[in-house]
Amino acid sequence: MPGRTTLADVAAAAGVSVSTASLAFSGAGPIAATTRARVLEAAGTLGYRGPNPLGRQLRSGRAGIVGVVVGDSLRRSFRDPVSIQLLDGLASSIETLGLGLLLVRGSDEPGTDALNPLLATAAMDVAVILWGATTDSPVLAALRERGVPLVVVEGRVGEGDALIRIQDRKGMRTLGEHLLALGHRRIATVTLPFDRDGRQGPADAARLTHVRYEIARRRLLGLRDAGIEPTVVYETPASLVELGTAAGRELLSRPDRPTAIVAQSDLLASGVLLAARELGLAVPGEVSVAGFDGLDLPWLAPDVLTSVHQPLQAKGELIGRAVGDLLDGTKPRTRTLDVSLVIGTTTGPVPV
Amino acid sequence: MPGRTTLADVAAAAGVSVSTASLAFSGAGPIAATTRARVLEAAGTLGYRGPNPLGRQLRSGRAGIVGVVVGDSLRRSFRDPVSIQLLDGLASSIETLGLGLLLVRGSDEPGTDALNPLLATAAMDVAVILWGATTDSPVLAALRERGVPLVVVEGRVGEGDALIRIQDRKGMRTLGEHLLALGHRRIATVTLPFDRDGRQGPADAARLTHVRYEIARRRLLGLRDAGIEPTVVYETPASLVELGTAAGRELLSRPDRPTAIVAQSDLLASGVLLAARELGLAVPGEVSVAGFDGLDLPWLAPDVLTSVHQPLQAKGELIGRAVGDLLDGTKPRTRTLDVSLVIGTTTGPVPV
DNA sequence: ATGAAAGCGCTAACAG
DNA sequence: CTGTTAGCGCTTTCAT
Repeated sequence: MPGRTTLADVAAAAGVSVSTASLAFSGAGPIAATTRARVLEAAGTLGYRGPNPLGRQLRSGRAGIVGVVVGDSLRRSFRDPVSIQLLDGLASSIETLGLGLLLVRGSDEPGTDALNPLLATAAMDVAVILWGATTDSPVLAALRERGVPLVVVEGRVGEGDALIRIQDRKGMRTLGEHLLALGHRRIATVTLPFDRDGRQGPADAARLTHVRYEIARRRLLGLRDAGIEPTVVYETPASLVELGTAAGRELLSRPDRPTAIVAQSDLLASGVLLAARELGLAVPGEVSVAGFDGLDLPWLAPDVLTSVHQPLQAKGELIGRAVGDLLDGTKPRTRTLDVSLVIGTTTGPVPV
Repeated sequence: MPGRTTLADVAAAAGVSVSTASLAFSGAGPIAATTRARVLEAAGTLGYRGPNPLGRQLRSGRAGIVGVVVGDSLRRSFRDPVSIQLLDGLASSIETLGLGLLLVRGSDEPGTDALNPLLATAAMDVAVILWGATTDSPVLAALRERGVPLVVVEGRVGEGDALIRIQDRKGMRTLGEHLLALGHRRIATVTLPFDRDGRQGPADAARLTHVRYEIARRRLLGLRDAGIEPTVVYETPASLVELGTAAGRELLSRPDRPTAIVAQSDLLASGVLLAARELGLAVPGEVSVAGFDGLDLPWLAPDVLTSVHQPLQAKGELIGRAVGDLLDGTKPRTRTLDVSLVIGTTTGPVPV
């Protein structure tokens, strides 16, 4: 039965007290090299593999774990390269802090509102809500109830939560101005979800007043800031290429075809681009297409998407930093990352 | 300071003993409904959010956590839809067991051999090695050292470890026979990595004796079982579309062009298919292409890849089952899942 | 049905 | 530099 020997056994075997043995392992205190060696040797012969994390955790009051809450289905969450890159950066910064990353799905069963019981029971020192927390999110409520400090990414926060976000409003504005400068006036936009209800299609005025997800809301506002009133706001239920294609097909088959389409993500924009190709429309000759995120999408070759680039790696690291702050007791704050417009081959002057 | 009230406080407030209060929450024992209500009420007024998991964990000796070890970089691991789907199935079955999923990268820094320290220190009741454990893997060694029970997916195991795998050898054999029946004789194959050393290109005889990853080895053997001696064995360092394209370009530009190419994954096969299109070769008119995994790849339309389908969801669930067994003390065993050849539009009779 | 008592394995004061 | 002492918060016999 491995793992059954305890620090007490080792201490006894080495002929020292338990606390001394503890020091031999943690190094957090003065200890004679010889004693230390003796303890380590005793540990070796007894097959002791170092302090049991559970004991340490209870004693220190820390689990050494950061809960990362993603959507209901990992499959859906991680079909998006944006999530993956973010998680990658996050994992490395969490590990740097010596913490573990507990992956938690928000709801128990996809589609249901049943909360994942882990949110209420799993040990975690901090939680990161990775995507689209709305203020009234039950996930947030459950975690707040437990008093778990929160880092929210691209959402809305309460007092005491840390928020990480990018300047997407400004980025969208810059993109909008780019299109205006190219002479475009009939501009449509394909958006990320407004809400969790899975709606797809053009949004009417009523719907436009219910944009609960911050990302979609801010990116829409950015276009308005540039002075653009989209001819159509086409809402999608997720950032997926095929949904972009569906949107593109519909928008580009209309009589009042837009001369430019701005998508709120690169995957959606890619779909729009594919739809344009499918319909035999020249890009950017007949229609310009732009996205958001700045993904590397080699399969769009020879096209390179005009896109607002966000620093995903840096974002992941910043989240890690926020986690560290929360653990240190440093006052949580909002950190905003800059974005930059990178012009590719998919936007050009308005057709005459 | 939330979370500071303990069960003892609640018990005191309710005028019962700590043990009774414990029963009120766990329900694991006889307790009068009225007492229970009293305890719960006291908890409510005190703002007690239920038992602290850390205390429970120490007492029960269980962390309630399954460590899932993936490659060094999440970004790389999760660019593969196969990993994602597997992880999704796994997450849901782990949650069903009431356990948390601790995501652990194998090495600390990509490329380095430096082990992630979490492997040695993080609390976990079981570990799942998600991909390609070789017998001498330092990851395995570290976990075994700690006495953490192991579930290995598609690798080689030691005594006492559970192993989950699919019948890929048989699947490949079936695929090989399909191609032979179509008249193909000049068949090349594009493989998954043999080792962690990142090699790319045709493998010579010496290299072929050093296939350390089980997946590549077994899938190669499957072809041999069908009686196929590949004209070229092209090794790739990862399952990525672009690597398949590179392989395809090279294989299809040769004077002794194969009439069929079998890739060990669908992503690689997709790349090969794109390369064929790029070179203006008709598929399957001039070259047949087949893969492995059975992914849904709509962007290959109108083509549908001929592929050996593996039940990824079921695999995830089976891993969950194995985790449960290990925790129950049930003797670990090897579980093998069946696969099935699904013929698409990319394989056809050998050109005359 | 409830309570008292005994730790789970470790660490951190505090003495010595 | 080392040992003593006292818990971290909880669960679980075992009595009552």
